[in-house]
Amino acid sequence: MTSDTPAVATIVVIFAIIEERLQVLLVHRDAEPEAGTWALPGGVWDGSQSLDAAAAAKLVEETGAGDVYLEQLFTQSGLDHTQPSVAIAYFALVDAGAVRLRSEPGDAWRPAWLPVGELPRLAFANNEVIGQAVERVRAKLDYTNIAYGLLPERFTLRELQSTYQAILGGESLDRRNFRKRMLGNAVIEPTDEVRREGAHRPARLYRFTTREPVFL
Amino acid sequence: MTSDTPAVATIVVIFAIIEERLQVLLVHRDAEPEAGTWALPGGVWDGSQSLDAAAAAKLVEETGAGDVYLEQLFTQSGLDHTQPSVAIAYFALVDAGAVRLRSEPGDAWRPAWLPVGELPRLAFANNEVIGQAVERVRAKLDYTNIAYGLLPERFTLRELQSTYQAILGGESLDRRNFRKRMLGNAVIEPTDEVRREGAHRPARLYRFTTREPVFL
DNA sequence: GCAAAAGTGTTCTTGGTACACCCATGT
DNA sequence: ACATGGGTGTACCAAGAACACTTTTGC
Repeated sequence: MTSDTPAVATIVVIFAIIEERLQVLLVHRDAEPEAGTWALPGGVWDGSQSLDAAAAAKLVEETGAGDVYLEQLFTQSGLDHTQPSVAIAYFALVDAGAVRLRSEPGDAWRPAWLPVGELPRLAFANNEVIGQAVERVRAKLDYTNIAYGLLPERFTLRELQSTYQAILGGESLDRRNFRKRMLGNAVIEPTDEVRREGAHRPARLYRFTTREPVFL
Repeated sequence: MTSDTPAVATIVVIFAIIEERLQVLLVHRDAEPEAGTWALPGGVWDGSQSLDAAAAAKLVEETGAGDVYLEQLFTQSGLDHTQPSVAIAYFALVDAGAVRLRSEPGDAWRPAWLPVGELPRLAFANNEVIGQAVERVRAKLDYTNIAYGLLPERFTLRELQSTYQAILGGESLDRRNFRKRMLGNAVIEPTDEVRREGAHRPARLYRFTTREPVFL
C-alpha cells in the first residue's frame, strides 16, 4: 500500500443534534494505523467522481441521509506518515431522526455518535478538523440558514432554539429575541399545524422557508 | 504524463494593489494544455513538504515577497480531463512595492498583473477560483486586519482607504468614518512620522498594530 | 386551580452612516 | 492668497439585547 505517489482521501465531519447536544459521527478503528482509536469516516478517493460527489456518497453510506447540508472545509497534508497524502475534509449537518447508522453485528468499523464537547484523542489530526468544523458551523449559524440540515421538515420553535443553543455550546438565548429574529429574517415560517404534548399549550410547527443554503 | 493515480497540484491567487486597482498575478501559457491562455501560477505537489509550505514556496518563487498573507481557499477536482486530479487553491496578499517578478528575457511563462475586473477567459477553472478568492478577501476585510498584507510597513490613511476601496470594487467610503473605524478598532496606530508630498498638509504615517492575522 | 410551556411588545444600548468645516503646506 | 489634500465631531437610524406578563392546555 505504500508508494511515493500522493494518496488522496476525503473525510467527513457529520454533525447531528442528539439529546440536545451537538454530536459527531465517528468510527472505531480496529485496524492499523491508529487501531483502537476513534476517527472520522472517510476513504481513499479513486477519481471516478468529483470530490463533492465522493464526500456525499460517503455521507449516504454512513447515515442513509439524503436531504443534508454538505460543505467543503479544507485540505490537510501529511497525516499519513508512511507516504505523501492529502485529505480533503467536508462537514455535513444531518437530521438525527432521519439517520440509520450502519450496524451489521460484529462490524469491525463500528460507527457511533460522540458529543463534540467530550471527545477523546482521535486518530490522525481529527480533533483539529472537528474543531474547525464546529467553528465554521457556529459562524455560519449567524448569517445563514444552515440549521435546516439538522432539523426535520416541521419543528417547534423550542426545538429550533435548542438546536442553536447546542451548536453554540450551551449558551442560552432569549426566547423572544430568538423568535423575532427567525421570523423577521424570513428564514422560517409558521405552518397551520400544532403539536400537543404534555400539560401545556400546544406548540405551533414551523418550517424553513427554503431548504437550500441562503445567506442573510 | 498520464496515469490513473491522482495528480495533486497547488495553485496560488496572488493579489496586489497596483494603480489603485486589485490585480492578480497570472502566467501566460505557451505549452499545452490550454496554450495561449493566462492561468494562475501553480505546480505539481511532490509531497516533500506540507501543502502550505508548497504554496508559500510558489509564492516566493513568483514574487520574491516574504512578509505576506497566505490562506488556503478550497480544493477542486477534475480540472485536468486526462487523469484524476485535485488542485488545492490558496490566495495571497502581497505589497506590490516589495515584489520583483521573475522576468528572464524570453521566458516562456511570462508573469503579469491583470486587474480582477477585466480578466479574459482563463485556463482551467481559474476564473471561478479567482472569483471565490475575491469574495473571501472582501468578506474578511470587514472583520480582520488582512489588508496588512497589501501594504508596506508604513502608509498614509489615504493609501489604506484606497486599498480598501480597490478591494471592494471601486465603492467609495467616507473618509471620517473610515478613519474612526480603523483607529477605533485598534487595527492601526499612528507613528510619529509624516510624509510630505505636494502643496498641502503632510500626511501622518500609520502602521498596523500587528502584522499577523487578527479577527475583530 | 395549578403546573408547564407557548406566545407576545417595549425600552435601551450600540454600531454604523451621513454630513461640513478648519488646518498645514507648496507655489 | 489660493489650491490641495489632511484632519476632526455630531446627529440620526437601525439592529441587537434586556426584560415580564398573559394564554392554552393536561391533570
